[in-house]
Amino acid sequence: MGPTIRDVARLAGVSKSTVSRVLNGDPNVAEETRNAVIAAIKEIRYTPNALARGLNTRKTGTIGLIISDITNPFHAEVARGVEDLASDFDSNVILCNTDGRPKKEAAYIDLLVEKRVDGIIFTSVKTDESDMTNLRSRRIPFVFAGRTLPDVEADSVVVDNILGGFQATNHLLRLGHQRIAYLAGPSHVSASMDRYEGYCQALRRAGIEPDPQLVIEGDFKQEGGYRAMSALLDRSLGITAVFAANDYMAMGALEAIYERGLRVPEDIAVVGFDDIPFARLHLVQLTTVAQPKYDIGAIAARMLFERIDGKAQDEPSRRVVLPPRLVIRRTCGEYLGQRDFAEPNRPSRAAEPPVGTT
Amino acid sequence: MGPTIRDVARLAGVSKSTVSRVLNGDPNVAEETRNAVIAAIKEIRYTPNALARGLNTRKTGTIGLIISDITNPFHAEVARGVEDLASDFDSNVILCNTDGRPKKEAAYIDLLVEKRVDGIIFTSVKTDESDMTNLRSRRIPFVFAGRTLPDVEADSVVVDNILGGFQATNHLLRLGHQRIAYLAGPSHVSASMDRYEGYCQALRRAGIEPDPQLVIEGDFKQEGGYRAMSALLDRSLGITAVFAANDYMAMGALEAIYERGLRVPEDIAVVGFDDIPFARLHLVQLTTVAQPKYDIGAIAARMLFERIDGKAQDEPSRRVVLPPRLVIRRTCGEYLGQRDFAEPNRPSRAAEPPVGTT
DNA sequence: AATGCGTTCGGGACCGGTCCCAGGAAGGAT
DNA sequence: ATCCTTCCTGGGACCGGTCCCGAACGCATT
Repeated sequence: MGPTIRDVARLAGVSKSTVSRVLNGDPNVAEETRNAVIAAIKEIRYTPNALARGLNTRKTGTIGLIISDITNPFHAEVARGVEDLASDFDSNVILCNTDGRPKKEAAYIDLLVEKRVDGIIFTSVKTDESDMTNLRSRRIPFVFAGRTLPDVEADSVVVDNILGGFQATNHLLRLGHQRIAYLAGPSHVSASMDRYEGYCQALRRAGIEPDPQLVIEGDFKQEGGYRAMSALLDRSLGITAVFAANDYMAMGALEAIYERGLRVPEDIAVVGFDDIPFARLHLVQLTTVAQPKYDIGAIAARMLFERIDGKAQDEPSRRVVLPPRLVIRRTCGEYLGQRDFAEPNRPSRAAEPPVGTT
Repeated sequence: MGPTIRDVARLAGVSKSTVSRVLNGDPNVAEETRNAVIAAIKEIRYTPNALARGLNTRKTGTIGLIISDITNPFHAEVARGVEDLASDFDSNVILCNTDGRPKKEAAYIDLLVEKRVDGIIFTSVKTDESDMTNLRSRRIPFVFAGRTLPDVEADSVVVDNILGGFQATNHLLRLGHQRIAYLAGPSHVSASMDRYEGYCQALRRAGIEPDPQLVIEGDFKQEGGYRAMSALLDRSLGITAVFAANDYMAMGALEAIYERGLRVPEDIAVVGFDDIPFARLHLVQLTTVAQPKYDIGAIAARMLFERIDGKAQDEPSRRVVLPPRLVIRRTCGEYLGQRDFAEPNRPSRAAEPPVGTT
């Protein structure tokens, strides 16, 4: 179909080896021949075939991104970080929406292996170690971004969810709240459990024993937050504040609160987690714990490329823990006192300094 | 590295041709040999190499998606539609964020050509025909989703922006508004101009001559909407309603309005365009013109695959125009009267019926 | 003059598949 | 018995590159 390297060679009066050399910037090519080749390339509008090249270099310049749903602003931001960094490394990213379905995820992994991607970034992880054996045996590197699988040995970059939960809860405590509810995510998601852990630590540090009645499970969605908050409100437990496991649930909670004619933050204070764009809205102004979403993606991609380029070939897996950041807006009332973001008690972990981004 | 088709052949005691046959579901293979081959494939965990296959079938099972920014919820939704449909066609999509930069876009096009993608979907289009010649000469099909280039002959799927602008403005008129401002997008974007056209038609139909003073250009972003609305308010032009070219600008407008202590919709009514997720929020409840975002992506992908599969090989380019839908929420006040969504006057276009989706 | 080294280049095997072509076996028709 | 089909299978060219190997040449060294 299109012109091949042979056509260029013929036109330039050289062998295809030589064309290949100038294509790959080999210095051992006479200036004159190089120019002839370049001229020929331009003349017939030659574009190298990445398939053929990838076939024997075993590098495709493509990575896979497995994500639950790109429509989710949190994931979109992570994806953006991944894509930007891939672009810096002259790579492309193949987008895979799994909706959290293990079957779809497994199918995508197979496809990506067929395409011989250089590596994979997992954002949504419902699969277990067994699905990774294929990647392992083919030495296709992969890293987890945002979430981790406890029993899978692999690079990962996550936010410090325990610390985040601690910050959110501590903020509420400082404002004088005592009865603080926790709107949890699904219990099998480590992020939600870690945030809960931070919540408990903050409470205990303030001399308050966590009350199981004040914890209710949701699904990380607005609807779930709405239902959970409504249920909590119905029981009249004397709640004055609520910490939602993510912003979507906080949104649902707000809705439930307003629906009952209660005011935020006067009657009930609300703090979320993630800092998705809507939280910033003038009309919402949600106080929340921000995750460095873009950086999560960018750092994950950077780690992946370090594996791909062989720099970190056989090093043990690394775990980058990024700090969350409490963003104080309106839903908790103004807090102007001294900030206290002391680290919660927990086993010290050797967190490498975050890899720089961009 | 990994096992190849030859390894399978050796183990199964057949030739690689035969293995290839069972791989591709050729019926002319004896049941017995087929089983032997399948067993061998399983035993050595063989995964076909899509690069090698693509090299001579000239099909990669990959399409490119060129988008300005996946972080934008409108684009994310379109992307989701594209990806879902690609998945149905056993294809992958390569995500390309261009931020609207022509250079980045051109670079991505080159990359996608090198990777020999089966086709490309353009969402953001800043480039002109010249950039498409490469695609044309290589017969790589492409379709535009959401936006079009007037002078480029290609398949496209867009929403009827004129009608949408008409609906939004007409809604405001029916509610009794006379001084209606238009917060435009960048003037080189056809979508914004078309919405303006619909705005003018609705006004004229109501016997009102559009007042240039009431039109102000923004950038499709919240910040731009805020500034534009502020400027408008400062001039005290007697505005009672505003139609923003998209929801982001409407958000900015709301902010400007609230900041001045004005009420929505009592003092000023607001209607947007797009219906991005935030518009639905209880706290916002933006009346807006909804675009079938997902369908735009899905239909575009379907059209692309029709070209790829050769079904629509050499047919003239098609243009699918999808209807917008006015979603009445709170920012204009309740409108309970009879709906009148008459088509505005404009050159009749032979709009094919939308291709069905999923 | 013989040797050695560096630069420049061409030849051709190879990456891992697809697919065309030919050939053998089996079975039916003549 | 011969011929023709049909079904199944193997051989090998080919897709479009990369990269190893070795040849040719110029020039300095001994």
